[in-house]
Amino acid sequence: MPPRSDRTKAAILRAARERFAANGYERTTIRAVAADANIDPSMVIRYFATKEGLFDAALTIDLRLPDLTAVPVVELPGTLVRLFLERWESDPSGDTLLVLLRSAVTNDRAAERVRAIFTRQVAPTLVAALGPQVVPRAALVASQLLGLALTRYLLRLPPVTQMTADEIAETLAPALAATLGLAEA
Amino acid sequence: MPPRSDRTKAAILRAARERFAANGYERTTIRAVAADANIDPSMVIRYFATKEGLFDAALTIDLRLPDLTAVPVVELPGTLVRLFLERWESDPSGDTLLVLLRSAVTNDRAAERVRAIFTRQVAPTLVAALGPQVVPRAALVASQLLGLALTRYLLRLPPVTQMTADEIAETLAPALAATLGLAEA
DNA sequence: TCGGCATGCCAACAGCTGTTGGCCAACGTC
DNA sequence: GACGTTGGCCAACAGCTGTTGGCATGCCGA
Repeated sequence: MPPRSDRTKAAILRAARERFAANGYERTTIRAVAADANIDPSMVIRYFATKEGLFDAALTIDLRLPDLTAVPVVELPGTLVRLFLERWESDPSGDTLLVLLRSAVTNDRAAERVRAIFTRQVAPTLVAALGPQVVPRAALVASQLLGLALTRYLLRLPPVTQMTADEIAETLAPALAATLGLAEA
Repeated sequence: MPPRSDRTKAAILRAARERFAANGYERTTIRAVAADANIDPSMVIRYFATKEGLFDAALTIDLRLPDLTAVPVVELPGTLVRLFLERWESDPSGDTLLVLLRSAVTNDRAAERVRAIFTRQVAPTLVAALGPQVVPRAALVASQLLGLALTRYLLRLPPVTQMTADEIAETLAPALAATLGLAEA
């Protein structure tokens, strides 16, 4: 049977993710997380040893990218954008992606996580679909998609926030196709 | 004649920009800035009233975008990328852009600055060159370029950092053309 | 030459931070 | 039913933070 403390740990993690997502690493205080989880600050330390430990535990991410080899190459760019926006807008694991991006800009530990996600999840998926020479172009695709997340969810740049996911996908798909070097049909 | 304090103020601003760029807003302490500038922490408060005041003063930005109406439309996307990378890699006013982007992710005041730079500097320049209907597409261009800065200078994603500015410009130019809806020649 | 103002430093404040150790109650096992 | 173990809280610590007020020193105008 699972230890009784699991519920508390989960509550702490949930609160931590929310706080980290809303305020970033530095402005998130253990006291605030503890208050959100209705427990004592010392419990956070007991379970996660340190603030950095809590942070590490809070941003375990698996993009669960599907196999893209079945997707026709022409439809690939559009699929990528839609997949990306979907992960961000209906995230099952809370605001984990938001946490990660927000923190990665000031915290090198988080930045390393982002790099790892690219090399271990994004790049392999694209390589499987398009071949190994695509890696540099895949990195630029990642940069374009991260830029989208940046302007839409973090900076909230009005024209970008006002567009629907579909409008964005339609406009951006040809751009990603160009970046990947896919000739038009 | 300029007051004697101008040198001190300038030293404070220089130190502040470096610190803000390296560590972001929260992790930058007035004491550290003062130490870098070889003066007392209280002087910073005297001249800039508050930490936020110092921050505001530290990120006054003018992109000085040239008039792009003279540039042939085919060359416009490449010109944009090159201009952007040049601003970042040989910035006359220090690491101001780095400060801004790094802080804008966690600090809403800084984010507002970024939005203002888009609406008051970037958007008008592109509207002048391509017409008013281009605004939403221009925002997506901005998002792609900011994504480039994000991955190259902040997250330091290896494939992106390893490419030369020219390689990036060549690969990304068709993508921007597609985003802007410019038909190929 | 003298007075006032600008420039600078020192010392201290109040508040918040992450973290620690000790204490109490509830639980499961023998 | 006693007992060790687990889950939890309380109080306090040491350190750092932004900010303030007072005091010295130099400069400049009269």
